[in-house]
Amino acid sequence: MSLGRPVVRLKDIADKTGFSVNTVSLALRGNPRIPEETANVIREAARSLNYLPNQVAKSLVSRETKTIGLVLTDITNPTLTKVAQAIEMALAERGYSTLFATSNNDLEEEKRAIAVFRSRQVDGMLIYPRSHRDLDHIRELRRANHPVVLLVADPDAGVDAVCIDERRGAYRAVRHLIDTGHKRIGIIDGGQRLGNLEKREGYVMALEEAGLPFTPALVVDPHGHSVIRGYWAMDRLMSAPGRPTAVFAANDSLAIGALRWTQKNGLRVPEDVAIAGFDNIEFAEHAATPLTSVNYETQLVTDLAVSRLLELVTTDGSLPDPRVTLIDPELIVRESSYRPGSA
Amino acid sequence: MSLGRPVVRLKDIADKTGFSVNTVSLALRGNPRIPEETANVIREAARSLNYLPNQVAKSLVSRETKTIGLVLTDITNPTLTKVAQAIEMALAERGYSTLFATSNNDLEEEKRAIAVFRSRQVDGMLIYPRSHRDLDHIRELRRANHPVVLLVADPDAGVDAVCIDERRGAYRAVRHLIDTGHKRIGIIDGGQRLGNLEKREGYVMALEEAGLPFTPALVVDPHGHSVIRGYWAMDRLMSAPGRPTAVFAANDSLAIGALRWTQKNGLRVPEDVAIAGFDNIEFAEHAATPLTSVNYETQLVTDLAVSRLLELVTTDGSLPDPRVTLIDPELIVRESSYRPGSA
DNA sequence: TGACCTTGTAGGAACGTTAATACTGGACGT
DNA sequence: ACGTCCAGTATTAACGTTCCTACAAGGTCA
Repeated sequence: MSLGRPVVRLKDIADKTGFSVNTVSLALRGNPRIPEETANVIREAARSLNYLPNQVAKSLVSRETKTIGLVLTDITNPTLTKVAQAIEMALAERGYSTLFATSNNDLEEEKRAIAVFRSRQVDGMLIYPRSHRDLDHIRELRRANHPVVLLVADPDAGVDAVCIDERRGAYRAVRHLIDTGHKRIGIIDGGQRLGNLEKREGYVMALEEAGLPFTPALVVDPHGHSVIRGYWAMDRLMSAPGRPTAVFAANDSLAIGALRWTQKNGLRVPEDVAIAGFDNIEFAEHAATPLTSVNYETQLVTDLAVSRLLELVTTDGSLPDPRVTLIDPELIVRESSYRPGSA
Repeated sequence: MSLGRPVVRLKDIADKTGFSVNTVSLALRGNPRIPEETANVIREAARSLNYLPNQVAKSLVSRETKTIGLVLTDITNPTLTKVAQAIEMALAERGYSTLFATSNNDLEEEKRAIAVFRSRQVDGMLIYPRSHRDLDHIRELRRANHPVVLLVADPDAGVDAVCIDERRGAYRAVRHLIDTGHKRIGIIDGGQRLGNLEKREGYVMALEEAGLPFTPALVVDPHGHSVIRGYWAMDRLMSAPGRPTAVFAANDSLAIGALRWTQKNGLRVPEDVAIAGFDNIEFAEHAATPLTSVNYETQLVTDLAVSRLLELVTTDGSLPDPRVTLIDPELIVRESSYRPGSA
């Protein structure tokens, strides 16, 4: 296959100006050894030939690609999306490009994506692991001195990470429900399947602290994270005897699905059931009943993650000890859980 | 900066097995000239050394990077997000990686992103241009024989494109509103600023066809595409004298904002105002009043776009004449515009 | 027997860049 | 006048692959 498009190289500028390739290279990079006059001639020639440096060749010799690999589980999740965008911007600002791959929540695909990135010589990776509990391949990566920062993790992951403290966020939401008088609180959370149990732990923590019993029947796995799955899970929660009077959903899509269920079934929110979500997406505030939700600054997470990663990338020799940064989210209380003057 | 991580090259496998670099390269690529026995020895050595081919070096000689650049305007838009994900998957399936960049709806940033991609020797690009009307830089790209496929375009763009027919989609929505008896129909659309007037054209087309007058006061630019902007625009539409009885919003976020306005102001939907949106996002179906919306298969668009791009990428010599593929979307009618038995 | 293939392997150049080193010719000092 | 230094430029060797060609050893054939 021939590209058919003209490729302008340093050589072409050299031929045109009569200088050597090396002089051209130095001049274009603004090396002080090249006098201003010469540099101008060369820059002018470069411009007229429409020269663009070949990053691939540059990478081969410099051994850095100025590229970061971003592994996401599933970009349909609006939260991950915001994160991806923010990361791309933060990296672009610092002269890095973003390669991205989705693992579809599959461990093998995650490993494949990492291998592709390695083969492409990315300078570092940001990873949303499929699960907190399957990090061996990532720890191995780090052991081989590859800069990696996770965007979800436990404090003891053994790998650098910057992420929001989901346990604490869930705790705050459930604690709030308890504080507003609820005793039977349901949770819609698919953590079990994904090996991410943080939110469930926060839920249990809040219950225990308040001396409330943990009731397995109040825990429903929605088998997904979309609105319909939330609707379905809410139906299960509310159809069984001993209905909860409040429900915490692991994300806002699920919460909106739950909210929708109450609408269809003629229940008032928050009077009949209170609902709280997680992530505080745009639609949360503007839902039929504005949704109480756990909120955090995406940009804060991504900025810290990117800074840390670039810190690792620019480290000489061995990587420093891993550092996990957990960001404490806040709860935004809206009508779905508490209406001034009502219960 | 030294990477500090061991890099295994063909040379290392050669040293270990006693064969030459060339033989190792041929063996690993399964060349038939290398006998099975030799190949096994080499493969075994490669595995034990944990060899991963260096794509950068490979790209330098093969002059292809197996990388596609994707330029998005703004990944916050849930629609673009779905598109990005689908594209990444379609490309990964065919052995291509996706580099991505966001232009933030800024022409200069768009140009910068394209230059970065060129410098990185991407094999082709998929672009959401900031505007349909500013395509000169992209046409120039194509003239230089760079494979490009746009994801938004006019039929006469002069560049390959695969996209949904927004004009037709808008037409369908407005036509439906007219068919259900509405005579004063508002439109919330920020096309003016972005140079994307397709939806507005479809709106006008439907009015003209029905012999209805075009009223400038019924056209509002929301100055954004978020829920709040839709709320704001709806407020403007409904505050002026000569309120519309139906509103078409250029996307579902805006439509949900409009819907929210009706809720807050005690109007019934669709009895007092009918509302229709565009994109049929997940939240449309599950909104307080399920939202009528223009729908299309994201995957169809992306599959066609990716196929076309790879067709261009693998073309020898000059690119074929540009081809624009418009996909006709369908209208999903829900309660927000029509309730069986009501007006 | 020797010309000619075939099979397995090796050697060198190339891809476009940067880094390290080498060469020029003039200015300067003594 | 002669060595020294320096500014400006050129030469060469990398980086890790792949492609093209070379070549030795053995087999086939007349």
